[in-house]
Amino acid sequence: MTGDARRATLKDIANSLGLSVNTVSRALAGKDAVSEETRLRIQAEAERLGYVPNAMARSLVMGSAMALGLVITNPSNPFYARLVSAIEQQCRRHGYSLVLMVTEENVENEQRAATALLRSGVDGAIIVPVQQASGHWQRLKQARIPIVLVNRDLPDLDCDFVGVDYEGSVRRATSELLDGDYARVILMEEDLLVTSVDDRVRGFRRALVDHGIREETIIRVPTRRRQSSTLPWDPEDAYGLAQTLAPTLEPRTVIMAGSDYFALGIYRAVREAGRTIPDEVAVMGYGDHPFSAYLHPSLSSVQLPAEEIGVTAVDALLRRLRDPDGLHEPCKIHLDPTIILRDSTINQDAALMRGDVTASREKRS
Amino acid sequence: MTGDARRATLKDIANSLGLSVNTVSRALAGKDAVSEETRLRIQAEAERLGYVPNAMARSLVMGSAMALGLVITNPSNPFYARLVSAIEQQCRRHGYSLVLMVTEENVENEQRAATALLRSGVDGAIIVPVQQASGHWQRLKQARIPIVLVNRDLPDLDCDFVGVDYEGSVRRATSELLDGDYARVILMEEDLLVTSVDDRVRGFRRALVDHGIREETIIRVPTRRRQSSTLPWDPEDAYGLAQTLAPTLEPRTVIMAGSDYFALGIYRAVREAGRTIPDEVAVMGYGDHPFSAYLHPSLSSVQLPAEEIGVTAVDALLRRLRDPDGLHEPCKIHLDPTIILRDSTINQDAALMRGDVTASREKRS
DNA sequence: TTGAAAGCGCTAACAT
DNA sequence: ATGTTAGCGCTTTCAA
Repeated sequence: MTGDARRATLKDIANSLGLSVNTVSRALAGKDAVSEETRLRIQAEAERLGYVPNAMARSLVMGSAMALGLVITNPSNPFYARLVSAIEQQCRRHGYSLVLMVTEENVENEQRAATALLRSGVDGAIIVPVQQASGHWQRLKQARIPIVLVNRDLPDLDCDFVGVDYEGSVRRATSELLDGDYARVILMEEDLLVTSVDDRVRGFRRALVDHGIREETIIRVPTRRRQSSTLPWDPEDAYGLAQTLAPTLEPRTVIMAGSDYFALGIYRAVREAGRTIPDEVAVMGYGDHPFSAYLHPSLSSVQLPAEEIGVTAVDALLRRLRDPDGLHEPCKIHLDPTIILRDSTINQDAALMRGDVTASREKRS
Repeated sequence: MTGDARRATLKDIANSLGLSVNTVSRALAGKDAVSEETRLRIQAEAERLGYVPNAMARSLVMGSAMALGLVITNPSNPFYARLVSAIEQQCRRHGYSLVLMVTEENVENEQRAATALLRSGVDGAIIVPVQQASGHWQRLKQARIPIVLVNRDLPDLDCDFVGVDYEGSVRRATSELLDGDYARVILMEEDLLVTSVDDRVRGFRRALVDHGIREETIIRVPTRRRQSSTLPWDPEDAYGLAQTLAPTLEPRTVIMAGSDYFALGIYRAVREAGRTIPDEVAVMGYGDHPFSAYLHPSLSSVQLPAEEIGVTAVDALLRRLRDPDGLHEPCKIHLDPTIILRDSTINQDAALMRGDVTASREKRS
């Protein structure tokens, strides 16, 4: 209550009541072997002194910090932002606190994060890895700190993984684009060497094969590592690249974008090239960011279950913590994204000619 | 190196080398009073055993966890996402780790966060408070844990604050809208009881007074506390409210939006009402989200220096930690946002009539 | 230059 | 039902 300098400890309560530290500890921990009367006195005194247990001391003796680490490349990416939120929420539900580390797509930062994680004594870690290098993560494994990878897998490091079916989702999304009339097919993707991007590119190619198409155009958008991570997801680069496509943005072009942000840049370039979406150019996004439904025309996109991924990752980690010797194989979980069809992929003529609807279309209330 | 179960400790190194724990500790801490030869032997052995210091044990004795707490309402809000990123980065630069807590605009979560912060032993906290209630934060103050409030101030709790000049920025932004021709002026704002929103509303009103306008329309957009925090910033509610305005969305309406997301909803409603932006309805956003420059028409908005706010907040906190007895007044820092004028506020006729340009217009490269 | 001892705040055996 | 002792891993006096 009073503005004391030092925090009250068990010893303070014990001294003040003429009891032993041990009794106080057990009373406040809700264990039996404490008379009801004593417990009440202790609780009252704890209250009076504004006692708050010291988690560090507790962790030290218990061997568990009741904390998880989250290593993420960039919280400004809306998908990761939702992931962070979901993960924090699920940690909270289970009484764990969350230590956040941001790598900014930088391997050195990631190495430092691994060391920091090790020192900090977190019970486990959820990681969106930067790239294939996994040496630093091995150290965590050796220290028996369970890891769950999210969104990007590391084949070298064999541990649990939670993500979505990148390949399948892009394959299906591309197929939606190819369902109409088209003359030219383009994929615009990140230039990162990570499994999620690889899988998406593979899905795109499989869709082309499915449709008997031989020509592919794949444009790589450089991920902006140069800048602070606080602003890297910007449509600008995609816009620039889309502009260079202007001459080829002839009618009946379809573009599969690896991110809704890319689609944003594409929208502008298409508009400035005097083409219209979706009649002349059809566009499919990826990620279904909150703004996408409100663009004009509204953007079709692949909706990722960010919350479910986060919750699943935490649960997988907690399972490992409960059963550390479960020598099971690492489990790889691929959730299923939903393709949201909106106006950017409707090809009126084609739809009329086909006279059908191939997937559920978002309702407007 | 080997897949040992237990982590190596100072004692392990000491035993293995026939030295005392103390000597090992000092050697690795880089203190003098250790012969160069011993130090090298110790370092080699530490390396060999894969020794990593235990931060919890260290914190316990040092009385500092070298960790800061960040309590935020919702990381999915792009502004807060950038803030989180900037704060984590600045913590990292100074060797602090970051414990993240999400309150989802919920006071009970916030109270729990305060307790968790207290137990966790963080050295200080950066907080975006949910509402005026500040009792739980008082406990942190009493425990001598410095607090820096960000974006929303708590007048009751007097401690450092970092934010922007909400009132002035909206006043200026509204003035930009009123610089052209107009018949009706609308403000669409969050319905939260927080200082930042209050200040913005005040700024709006002052702009009206500046221009001799007596009628004001202020529409409150409910913040979606009902849902998970992972998806609350959604243009939907703003869209719904903007739709109800449709009959009054006559030409020469200007709308000041409290968020770019609101503007997104407004865009759609205006479009569906058959009006055009900016000629018939001018719109100004707030926050300058990454998508805003790419909307059609591009959205004028108030750009908030999220990175600078984050860095400033961490620095303010570290200053308090360095000088705990600096009994100075709490410092209130209000950074200056930049108003970015784009196409949603150009009133061609008015501009021609005035024949001038009132603020720097974004360049297109 | 090195070691022994004490203690940070807590929990867990093992007494009593 | 309560107290005593020991120890988590580390740093910091104080001796040697």
